[in-house]
Amino acid sequence: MPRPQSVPDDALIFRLNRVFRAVGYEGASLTRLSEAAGLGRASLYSRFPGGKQAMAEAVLDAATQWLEDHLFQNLQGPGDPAERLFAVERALSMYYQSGKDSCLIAMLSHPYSDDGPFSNALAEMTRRLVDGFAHLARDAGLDEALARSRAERAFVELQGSLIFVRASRSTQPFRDMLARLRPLLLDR
Amino acid sequence: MPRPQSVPDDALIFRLNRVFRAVGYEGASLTRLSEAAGLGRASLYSRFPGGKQAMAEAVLDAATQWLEDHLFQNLQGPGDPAERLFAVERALSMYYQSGKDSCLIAMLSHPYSDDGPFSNALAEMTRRLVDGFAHLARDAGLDEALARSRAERAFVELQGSLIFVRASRSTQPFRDMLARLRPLLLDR
DNA sequence: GTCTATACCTTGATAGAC
DNA sequence: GTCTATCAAGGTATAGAC
Repeated sequence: MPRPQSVPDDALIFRLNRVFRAVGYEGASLTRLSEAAGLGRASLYSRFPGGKQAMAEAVLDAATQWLEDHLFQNLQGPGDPAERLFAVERALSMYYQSGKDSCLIAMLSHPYSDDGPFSNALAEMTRRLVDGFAHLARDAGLDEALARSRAERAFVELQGSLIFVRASRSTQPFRDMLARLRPLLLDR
Repeated sequence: MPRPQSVPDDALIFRLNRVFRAVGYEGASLTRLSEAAGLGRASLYSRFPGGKQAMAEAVLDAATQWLEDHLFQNLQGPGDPAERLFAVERALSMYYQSGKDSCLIAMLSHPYSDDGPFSNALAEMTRRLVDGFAHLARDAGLDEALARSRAERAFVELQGSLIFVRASRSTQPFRDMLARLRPLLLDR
């Protein structure tokens, strides 16, 4: 019987996730990751032979799965769009801790026309998020073009409000953004 | 007669500015800064005895001054609000290189409730930007509360569109944002 | 699977020649 | 003012005991 993991995979990835979202890829030193994980640096390499990049990839995969389970489910229905949006608002509020936690997309993205190891995964996450918003807007009765435009604005407002929260050190902008989401995605 | 600077102060700060905006504070290694500056690492310390932090502060000061000269001038008038907004759009488009360049506020800001050496400067920059937008909106005839709300949305849209550009590797979101600025800040 | 210890490289920063 | 050379500290990553 092999020795059991002192920190289960999902808990481990969740703890690493917090570090990457807080300080980004370059700011996430192995020491920081190790301390947050409650594991020695070497133990992290045992769990992730691919090193720091593999940790970030695992975190990205888990985040994608989380979005799948908690967000896309509601964005894509079935059910009443207004009620689904309510669930979406709760999921966003939980995922971003009312705006206190940053977004992986923003923290791991690279400069324009200089793609890093996560560019594809981040572009894909972004696309799916926007598609999800558009799906909800269409279900609320908006035509294709308008739904798409509103969905992109929803994504922009989400990301922008998170920057605003960090810069102003108040979570009010995030709550304001949430309040704007409803008319944005449901009203014609 | 002392030896002249091989790179003038303003050119130097501009080159450092590009690095900080592209990769953030942690990503901006002395080697990268040195290469971008066209100066040896040691030479940078001769110009900035305070080291990397002093370089970032100088970059922030210069950016504040640039906003003062090119943006706030137009946001705060005098003149026709619609024409002033036109100049603002051009200034934003130039400063952010149509969205290809990131914002110092986003790249240097720290996690919520964890303030770094630039928190105050960034919060101040943010406040002035929002105040500037609000000033323009008021001049366009919006009442105080509405102007403030629209100004905050303008800031959010600006920041969010820059994230969207990075994540999607297209500058379209930035152009869309610029197009939305006019009704946002001028229309009742 | 986790740890201690360590190798090796890059980092930010300094000293001194020119 | 700029450079080469160098330093201590921190970075990522690995080896090997338990």
